[in-house]
Amino acid sequence: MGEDVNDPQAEGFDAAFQRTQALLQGRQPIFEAAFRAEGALALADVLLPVGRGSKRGWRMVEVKSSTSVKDYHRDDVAIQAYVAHAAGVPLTAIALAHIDSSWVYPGGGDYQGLLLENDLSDEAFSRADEVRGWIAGAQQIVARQRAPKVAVGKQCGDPYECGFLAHCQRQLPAATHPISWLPGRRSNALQAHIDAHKLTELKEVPDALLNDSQLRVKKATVTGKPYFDRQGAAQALAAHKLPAYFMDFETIQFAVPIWPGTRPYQQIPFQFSVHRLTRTGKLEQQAFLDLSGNDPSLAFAKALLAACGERGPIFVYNAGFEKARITELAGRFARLSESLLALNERVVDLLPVARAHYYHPSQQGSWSIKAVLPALCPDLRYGDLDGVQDGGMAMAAFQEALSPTCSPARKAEIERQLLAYCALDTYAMVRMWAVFSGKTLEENLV
DNA sequence: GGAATCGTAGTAGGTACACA
DNA sequence: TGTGTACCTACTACGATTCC
Repeated sequence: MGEDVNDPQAEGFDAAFQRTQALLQGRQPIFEAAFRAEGALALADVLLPVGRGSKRGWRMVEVKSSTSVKDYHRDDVAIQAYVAHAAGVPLTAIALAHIDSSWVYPGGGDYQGLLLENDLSDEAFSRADEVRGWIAGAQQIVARQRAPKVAVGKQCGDPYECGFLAHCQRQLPAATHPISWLPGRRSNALQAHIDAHKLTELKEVPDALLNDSQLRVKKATVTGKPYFDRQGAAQALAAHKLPAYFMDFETIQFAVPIWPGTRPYQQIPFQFSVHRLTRTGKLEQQAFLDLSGNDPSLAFAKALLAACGERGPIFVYNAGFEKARITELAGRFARLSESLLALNERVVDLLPVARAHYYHPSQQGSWSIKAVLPALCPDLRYGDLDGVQDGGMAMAAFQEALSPTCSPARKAEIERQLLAYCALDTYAMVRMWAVFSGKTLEENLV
């Protein structure tokens, strides 16, 4: 067993430094060790004792929840190594451990193989001068008591959002229709023009530099008039006859898998909603939600097959997501594989139809269903939902419901919120289908 | 005829955006 | 935090054209 310095932010940095110094006299692994030197501080995830006698030292391991080594991890490790060295810690090696997303949890609490270690000792130790420069630069800024003159840009949010971003953005004039609403990638020529002329407003961008969808966004935004190619949308959907199904999944993912046979960050479906629209215009809904805490995958797959029937298009929004989940379920459950893959053959994506044939200025450059729905069906609002209002909140609510500390009353509340959210997603697709198809849901649709 | 240039097509890699 | 798809760019290969 190792020694834990405790959460340094909770116990106070001074106490953490002192406890780290005391633990460094021993030979037990140390977690959350804290160092300071030359006006900088560092917190090491794990310190492991290595060597004997005069060769005694410590090996540092930084543990990251990502699935690969990122450049900013390398910078992080270089800083940790520098501060630890400067603080007098005899560091012999430093490694970065990250999650292996191809590893499958065998169960029984056996997590051997979850983490992959990369030795970055040579690289980290060779960057001492660079790190010294970073620290000196930061200290100069603090000493001057004046913010550096750096334009707001990509570096402000990548890899993490800067704590001063809101402050810096307040200094900029607010655009009425910002260029950031342009969808997709900007060509080099477009970006060069924007930079050269310091453009902020969409209306200032020359049409000739925009692709089709960017041009559509600009025109709708500047004129305030929605774009709707009714004929094109109806044509795109005409081939898909009723009865039709409208399907949406909610999934959960764990960096550290809890169910045997699953991988880190694997999207595991725990809930679906399916609306069925018959030829006579009758609308029915079926739902599945498993809050038992057991792996919901098999029950989910069986219930989905029962809900989707044998024939008829299955409309989804952004089909890649649901189809990938179905393919994964087919891979896990051989007996259901053929039936599940047959569902994928019936899937029809509404996202490309929306992208190609509809745009409302309120979408602000996005065709996410959360952006399209308020424009297309103003009476349907995700904001009116109680609690869960998007996929991320659904995931968090599901995790809360699985927690042993979640009360039965709270679990029931979460269940109600999840069912309402997922049902709205599929009902939204029904309404979207009706608008694009030029149908009214009250009519006999035969 | 050979070299240089241009346009097109295919491919690989990176990025943005959709979903959770 | 992940994955999948679409789009853009850069690169390469190839054929057609132009020039010497």
